[in-house]
Amino acid sequence: MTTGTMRTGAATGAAGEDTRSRLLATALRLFTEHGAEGTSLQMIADALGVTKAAVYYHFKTKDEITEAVAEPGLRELAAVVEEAATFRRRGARIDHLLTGFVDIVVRHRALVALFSSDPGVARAIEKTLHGEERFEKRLIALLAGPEPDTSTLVAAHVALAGIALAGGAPALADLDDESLREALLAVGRRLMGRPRPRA
Amino acid sequence: MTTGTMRTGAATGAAGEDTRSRLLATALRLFTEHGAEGTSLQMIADALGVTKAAVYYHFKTKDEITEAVAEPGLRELAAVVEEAATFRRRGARIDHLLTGFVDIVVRHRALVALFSSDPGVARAIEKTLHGEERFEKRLIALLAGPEPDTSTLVAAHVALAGIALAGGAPALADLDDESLREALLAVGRRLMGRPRPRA
DNA sequence: GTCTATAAGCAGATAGAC
DNA sequence: GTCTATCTGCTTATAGAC
Repeated sequence: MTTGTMRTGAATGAAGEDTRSRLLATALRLFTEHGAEGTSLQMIADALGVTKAAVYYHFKTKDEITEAVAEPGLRELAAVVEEAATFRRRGARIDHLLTGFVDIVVRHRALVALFSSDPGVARAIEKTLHGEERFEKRLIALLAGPEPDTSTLVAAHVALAGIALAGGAPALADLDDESLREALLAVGRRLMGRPRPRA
Repeated sequence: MTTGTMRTGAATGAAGEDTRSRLLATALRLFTEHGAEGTSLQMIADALGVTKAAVYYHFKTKDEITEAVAEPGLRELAAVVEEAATFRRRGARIDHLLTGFVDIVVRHRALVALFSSDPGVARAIEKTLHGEERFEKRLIALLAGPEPDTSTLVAAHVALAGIALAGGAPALADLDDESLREALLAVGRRLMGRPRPRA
């Protein structure tokens, strides 16, 4: 209430929220095209049709933009890892992990590939997750199990990196979500030695 | 001969060649740590213990450094693709492709992961390969075959990206070449539906 | 919420001494 | 082959008008 600067009545700045969302979507696209360090605030501002100063109204630093871009996928990933850790049987744990991971990859496409392979993004989100250990390590550990042999460990690495990058691959961008999800889950299960689900 | 500036007698500037090699090795390390765009000439110079101007004596531009870093792996990759394309039977083609690709990944470790995922490197080498089509496309095409179904296409993408990134993963850096090679080849074959070679 | 204007610093790159 | 010194342009970031 008070004497705010709202102009649309109910919501707290619909135009502002929209600009922020557009900004994050634009930043994600540019990050995947040029890398996080290869993307300047000027490029983001130009793509949005605003000035750099307008961008700074929404985010105090460039790192803050990088964190905000990564945050949704990161949170969902954390939730899947936590859930998977509660399963006692190794098979069920792998199944839950693969299903959840593939689902996140498919819904966010380029995002997971981005923070699997972009050092700039990795550095920015490390500050966000200062307390909590690296996700990748936990994912690998849950997927490969305790004291894994070499081939299982390597398979887990190939599965995670491969699924993340394939999900964001431009050549597969035309695939609809359901087809991509099924295919990625199938290769993940094959890699980790899980039986195929029946049709 | 003439009145050159050689000081070591036989070779054409041993110290210079050594600096050039050290420069490329240092650049590769920094590129994988910070990304190509995230690595400045100042960082490279500092790591070498020389000034930026000394770096410019060896390479005219930063792009030239990027290309020179990628070149050895790129050439070997091109050779493997050409060889694989000569096989008539699809199984033999896949076998040759996987064996050759894994071998390059293992011997260069971080390199293949770098130009699989770094947009800065990808852009720089596109200028080098202006005539020849994108490697990745040809690799995928040879691996998945003509008119592949969705699951085969996705499997090929996961295999290439996964093998490249797993090969450069810090967590697997301690594995000796032979163990890594065997494990990567095994997962690649499993993904592409090839039978296991007998022990 | 977006603008203009500007500061301070670092980027890639070059000239010329040694 | 490496150095010092320098240039230009772009980077992140801030101050203050509208």
